Amino acid sequence: MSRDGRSGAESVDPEQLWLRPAEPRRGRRPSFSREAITAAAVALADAEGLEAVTMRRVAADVGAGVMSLYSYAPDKETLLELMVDHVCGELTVTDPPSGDWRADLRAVARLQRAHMLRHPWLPVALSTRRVPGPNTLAFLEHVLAVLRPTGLDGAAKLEVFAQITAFVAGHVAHEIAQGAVSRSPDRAAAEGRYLAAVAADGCHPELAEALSAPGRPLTPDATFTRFLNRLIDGLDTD
Amino acid sequence: MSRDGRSGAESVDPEQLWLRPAEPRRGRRPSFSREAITAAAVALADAEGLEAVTMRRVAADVGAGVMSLYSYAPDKETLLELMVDHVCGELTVTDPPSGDWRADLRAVARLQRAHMLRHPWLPVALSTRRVPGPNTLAFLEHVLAVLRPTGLDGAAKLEVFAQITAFVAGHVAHEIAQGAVSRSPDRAAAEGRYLAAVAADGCHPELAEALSAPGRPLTPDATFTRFLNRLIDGLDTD
DNA sequence: CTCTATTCTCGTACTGCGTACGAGAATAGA
DNA sequence: TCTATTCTCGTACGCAGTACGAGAATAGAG
Repeated sequence: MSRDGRSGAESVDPEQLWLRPAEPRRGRRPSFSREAITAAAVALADAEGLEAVTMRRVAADVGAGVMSLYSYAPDKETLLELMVDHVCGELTVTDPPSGDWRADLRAVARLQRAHMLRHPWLPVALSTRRVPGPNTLAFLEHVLAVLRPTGLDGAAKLEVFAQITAFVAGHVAHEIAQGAVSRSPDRAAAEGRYLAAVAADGCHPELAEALSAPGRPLTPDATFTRFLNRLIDGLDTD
Repeated sequence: MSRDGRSGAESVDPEQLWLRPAEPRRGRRPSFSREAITAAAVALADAEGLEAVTMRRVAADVGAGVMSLYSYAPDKETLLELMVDHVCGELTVTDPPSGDWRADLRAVARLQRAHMLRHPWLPVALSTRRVPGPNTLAFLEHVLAVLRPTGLDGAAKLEVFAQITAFVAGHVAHEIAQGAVSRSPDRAAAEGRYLAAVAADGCHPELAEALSAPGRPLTPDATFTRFLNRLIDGLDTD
């Protein structure tokens, strides 16, 4: 266990984790499964947020003792990894790329956005580096196929994938937080009063003006589309 | 305490937190200061990562009892909020906008990137919604001034600020994670072997090709600039 | 059928976290 | 000097992740 300290990205050995078809034909038969445990953890995160996902809660939901989970995942960090890849299984795309790679890429990003809105914990879970599991790789495979007509080299394509994903995650995280604030009237009111007070102090003329002339309210959807188009339209200007 | 559960964004009342010049002229004189405590927490996060920032460690570093911290911040979440705004004090920009808002915006983003690389915990800390403190607001004020020539309305300018910040955070988070992996030879090797194994299974032709024809290696710096330009160059195409 | 090696289950227990509580110390005005 | 106020911090509680190891279940060997 090499605690380097500086970053929390103590990720898991991918070979140990993903390249195990399992073959132990001796000893006690497993009572649970990695699948079931992961699914329970995902359901919990969907329903009550990531911080509700504790080993005790997951074990209880699945009907196991706490320590039994450790037969299926070496630690909680790994369970998170499994959760991320598990939900990536929903990202299956059946139709092949159309040839219009811009349109395809837009569709990919929209798919990712819907996906992350359905699993609001995903942007947070993705904010630390993950090793791609099989489902993630299947999706990546599709995105690479979409990018084929661009003629970009391998590293560049991977980079585009990472950037698009990061962009969508960032946007959705913001979108969720914004929604959570405006859904709580007292919090929204408090924030409004605070910003109004700051704007009234005379030291923030630009902010004061921005708040007094807000313009038409922006829907998250429109904003997402707009920024996404900017990003994608610029993609072949190298 | 309204635990809504679904999101971890239980933020703090901004009026209570930021609009307090402090005036208690009675009672025991404080032995420490919010400043000092926040600075200690920041130093700790810089040196050993965010997960090293515990109330006990911060208290020890500052020479206080653990519970004394709670006279300066109501809880740890708030301390994080203070840390974020504290480091935003480094973002002071003295020169006024040049008038070339694209160039100014690029400079802003580069400043943010350097800032986040100096405080690698910042992207993570920013991934949950924060109420802007005074230093953050001062920087926002500058960015709004930069955006004045665009003629965008208030909401749109704020949106641009949020997007640029999210973009930089996403990029830097990726950059840091990537760097951490490649700085550890065994981990990089394990990941390489894993991906090679996946590429060799025949089910991932695109990935196989991308890995076999990587092209010239991309420096984070160049990639950042490229994507940033794409984002900014698209900004007036509404 | 029994023995043994193997694998999984899970109660107990340890460490470390955030923080509620409240007794005591320091200070300012009456 | 007294009292109200404010800050300090030792103790303690509940919950987190998980190390340990005893016991239960299973598969092949004899």
